[in-house]
Amino acid sequence: MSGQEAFIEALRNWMEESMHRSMHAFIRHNRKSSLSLSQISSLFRLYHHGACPVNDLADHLGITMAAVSQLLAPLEENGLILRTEDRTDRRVKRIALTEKGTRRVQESMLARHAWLDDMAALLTAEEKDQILTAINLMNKHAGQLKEKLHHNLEKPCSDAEQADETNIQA
Amino acid sequence: MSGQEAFIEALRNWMEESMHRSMHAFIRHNRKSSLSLSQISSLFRLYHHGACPVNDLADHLGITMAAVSQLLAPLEENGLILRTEDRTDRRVKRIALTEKGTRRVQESMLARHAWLDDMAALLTAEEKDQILTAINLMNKHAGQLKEKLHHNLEKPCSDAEQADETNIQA
DNA sequence: GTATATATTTAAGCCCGTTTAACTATTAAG
DNA sequence: CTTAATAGTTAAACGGGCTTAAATATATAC
Repeated sequence: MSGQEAFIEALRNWMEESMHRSMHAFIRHNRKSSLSLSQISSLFRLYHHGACPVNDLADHLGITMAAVSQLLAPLEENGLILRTEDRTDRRVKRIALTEKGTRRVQESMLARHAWLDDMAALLTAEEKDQILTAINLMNKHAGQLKEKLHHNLEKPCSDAEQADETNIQA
Repeated sequence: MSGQEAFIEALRNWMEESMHRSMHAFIRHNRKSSLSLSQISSLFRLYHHGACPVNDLADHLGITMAAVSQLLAPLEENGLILRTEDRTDRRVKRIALTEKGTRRVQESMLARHAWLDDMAALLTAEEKDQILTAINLMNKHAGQLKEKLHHNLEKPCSDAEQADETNIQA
């Protein structure tokens, strides 16, 4: 196995392990929160990408605008989001997280990643330093990736297309 | 901010960023696969923890055994899982992934982590080395964490409890 | 043996997220 | 001004995932 493959494999293993841990907390957390998966996803989308029109959320989730409009209603009632008019085009409504909504997202993130604290407790200071620099490197490059994808907007949701053949009735 | 906090914060940032990317691919992948979230979760559970009775899956997902029994039916029809009798206790059925089911899980993992390849392409060989050792460290300690949790089975699903107050009607 | 408990399945019914279709409001095009 | 297109909301209907309840089969206790 080349160094290339060893690297990407170790990275994948780590991602899968951490995804699995976080997803377990995530799913059980969801079940108690009375928020649907699409509602949670919308909140996270708004958190990571900032305010956007209903249109964008629908595209992102792969559902109709009507569905998004409906799932936003209870979020607005509970003060998690705000629907404000766009001044340049009064047809569109900018959906934005409120402070309360932001807090809710952050709480959810903490719950999902609680196990990281347990792992951190197992590490020596030296190991933490080593990991910290590596993490900072990855964070930096992940940020570059974001900008890059922002440039070529021509291929939205390419990740969805390549998964077509995984349909069960095949 | 102490080194401790800087470390755990960088780790959290990285986890959140990567979770967000992977989840997007995951949700859209799901929507096309005609598999429910619980079905996907069951397949992943079987992949990570090996064959287990219906009982375990129900506990893990937080739903009834009846629900699990029903969601397993189409998975069995499509040859993704196998229901075999436990020889020591013939009441229980051991649910196991088939080879096809294993492949399906691995494909799903690849789709979720496709963006890692894009990031890896941005890294120099030196950076990869540095990250690789850090990742290996974390993989090692995450494994220790798994054994540790296996020892004190007395607190199953503690991650679910601590998220109670995030209920929306509060 | 009888009786109770456990593991699973089946069927009926409910709830909720989504789609479709109809409607309003605003912008762009002719 | 009229027409067509876009952004969003609302209401009705559909479908699927889950629960409850009942049934089967096996194991344990007395």
